[in-house]
Amino acid sequence: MAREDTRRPPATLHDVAREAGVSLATASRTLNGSTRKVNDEYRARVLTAAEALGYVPNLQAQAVARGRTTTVGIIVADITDPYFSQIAGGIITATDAEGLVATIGVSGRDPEREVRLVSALRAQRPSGIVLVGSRVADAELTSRLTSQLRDFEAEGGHVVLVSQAGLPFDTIAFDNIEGAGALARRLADAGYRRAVVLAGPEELLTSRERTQGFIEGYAAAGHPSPSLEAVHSAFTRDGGYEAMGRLLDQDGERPDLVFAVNDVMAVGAMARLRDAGLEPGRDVAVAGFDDIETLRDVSPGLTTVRLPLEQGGTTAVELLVRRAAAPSLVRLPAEVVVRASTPALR
Amino acid sequence: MAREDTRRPPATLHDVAREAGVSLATASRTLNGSTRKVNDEYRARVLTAAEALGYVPNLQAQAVARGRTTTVGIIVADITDPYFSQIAGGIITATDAEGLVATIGVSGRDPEREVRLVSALRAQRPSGIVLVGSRVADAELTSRLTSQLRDFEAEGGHVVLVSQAGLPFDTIAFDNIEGAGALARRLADAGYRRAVVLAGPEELLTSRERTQGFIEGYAAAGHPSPSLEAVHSAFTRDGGYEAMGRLLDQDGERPDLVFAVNDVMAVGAMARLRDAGLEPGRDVAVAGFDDIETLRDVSPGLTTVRLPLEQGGTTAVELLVRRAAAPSLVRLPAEVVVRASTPALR
DNA sequence: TTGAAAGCGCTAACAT
DNA sequence: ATGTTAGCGCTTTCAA
Repeated sequence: MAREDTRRPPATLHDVAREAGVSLATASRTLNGSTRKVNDEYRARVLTAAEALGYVPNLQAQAVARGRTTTVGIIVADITDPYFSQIAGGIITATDAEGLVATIGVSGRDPEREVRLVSALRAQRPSGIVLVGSRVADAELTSRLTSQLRDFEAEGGHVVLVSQAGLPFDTIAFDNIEGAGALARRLADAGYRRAVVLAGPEELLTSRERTQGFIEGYAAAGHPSPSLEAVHSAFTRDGGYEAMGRLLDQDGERPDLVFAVNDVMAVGAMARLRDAGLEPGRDVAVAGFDDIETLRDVSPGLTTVRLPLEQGGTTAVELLVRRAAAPSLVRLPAEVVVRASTPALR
Repeated sequence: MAREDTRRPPATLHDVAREAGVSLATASRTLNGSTRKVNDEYRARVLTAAEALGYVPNLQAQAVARGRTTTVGIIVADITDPYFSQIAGGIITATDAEGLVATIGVSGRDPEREVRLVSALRAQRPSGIVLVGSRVADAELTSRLTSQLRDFEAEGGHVVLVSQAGLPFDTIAFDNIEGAGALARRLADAGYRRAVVLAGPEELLTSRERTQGFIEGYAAAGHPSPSLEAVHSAFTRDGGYEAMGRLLDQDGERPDLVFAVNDVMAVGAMARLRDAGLEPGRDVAVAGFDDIETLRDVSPGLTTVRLPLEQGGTTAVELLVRRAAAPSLVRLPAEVVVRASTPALR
């Protein structure tokens, strides 16, 4: 009810203690102390005083005094990309269910920047860092990143990766290879024989896994495709659009199926097809990966591989809180979802 | 290059000073102090020592000592919703361009929870809080929120709202009324006469503004629509789907145009139309609002009103940093984008 | 149980 | 220009 018209610094524990007529220590103990050992009389007075003064504990000061924080740092490539926002959503929900505060940094898909962000986040002395996003196949970068993260863990921090297995940290990995493989088998069985992969960036491990899984799946279905090409581009909508364009410009037989390594790219590819006067799903089948929620209503419905994105986020926080002794690896399953963009050919 | 195999606490300024053979103050000054006034000789030694020890300043300690933080708190309703993720993207980009750290909380569209989040964020003593999302028409809630925010400002914090004007804080407001009005005029001119508004939640001010603007626009175009109904539902994809369903179940003449107060709802409505065997854009025209990037490739292309979402985020941070004396209001313009989902009828 | 006091890592007067 | 030192808000021994 009170209106503060004057600029007054926040109430401190000290203020509360004075107002309640107890010592600093007692105030601290009733307001935070784990094992309750404060006289009910005093306890009540402190609580009342805190309420009256609108006391809000200073987390920073607590952190300094305790030597540890309740902060979790998140690093994503692009919060605007639904893949990341869904994972981030899971992380944020889980963190504040745990009473932790989430801090977020965006790397803009720049691995250099990602390394710098880790260092910047470390300044916050978070209890943990969750790094979301595909690793790249670059030994030097990986080593710099790993070294930053190891330093952080040596200081008592905890690192969880949501990406590929392989680095010596707790990791949540989606079943990219298996998912893409299962998708390929389904589509091969549906009669598609001239498939092309819109493979994303060459160095990105996620791209590679999905591409590889798809090609292997085709082979496993008894249709090894010597002609199965992989066209590289950015991992974005524009990347899909542009790669599809290059594909259409090529001579030779038109593919009957285009597998984009993520949904956003698939949508870009569909747009490009339409710009060329072709109807996705009829003239060329299209499939994606991720099953992004926002894209579930595109028409024709996009065949894709569903990933439990949000669950990946919450699981990451679980690992963070659990702090297992040895780096653990959690694999999250992928599930093929066939929709109208890849009608059966027979 | 060094591998930390042993758990060793992070290097402190003290460690660096000792290693460099200088005083704490000198180390502090070279590593942080604004006006440089340190001997190059010493400076170099400190820098070397810091590098060697892998020193990362402790922001929390700095904050306590300085009495202010470099943290900005963000509160959004749902990071998974592209509307919010785009604004959040703008905020995060801008904050770390300013060397600030962004902390994020998600309210899940629950105004109660939003108030609690403000209080929780305050514990971090951020230099500012950015609250993203529509206000609701509920005096009691608004008053509790306002009171929390006023307390925060009384303590020296800075609040920026990205939503409706009206509260006594710096505000970024999108031109909802004008945008919806312009859209209505365009569509009235295109020949649509039986429009219905999928209006979202009744209490949400954003819904109200867009609905009101649309209705006024129709009237301004010389087609006051006594029959212009507003169907309420959730502000989500499912809300749009469900509201569209109710509309189809009604007796009477089918509308020739459905205006959903946001793109996500519009997509839901389109899905519902298709489930009913109707083709959006041909049997019933559909328009949305926001021009969400991820949805720009839906087919038929969704007519909508473009909002500079990301710019809203960056502008919010500008206001935060500038800290104008009086609460300022920045209006961001909306722009009608006509696409294939609302073909001209004549 | 309670309180006094010594830190936590860092900054910012204040001397030198 | 450099160093000493008293805090910042809080926690946590250690006595009482």
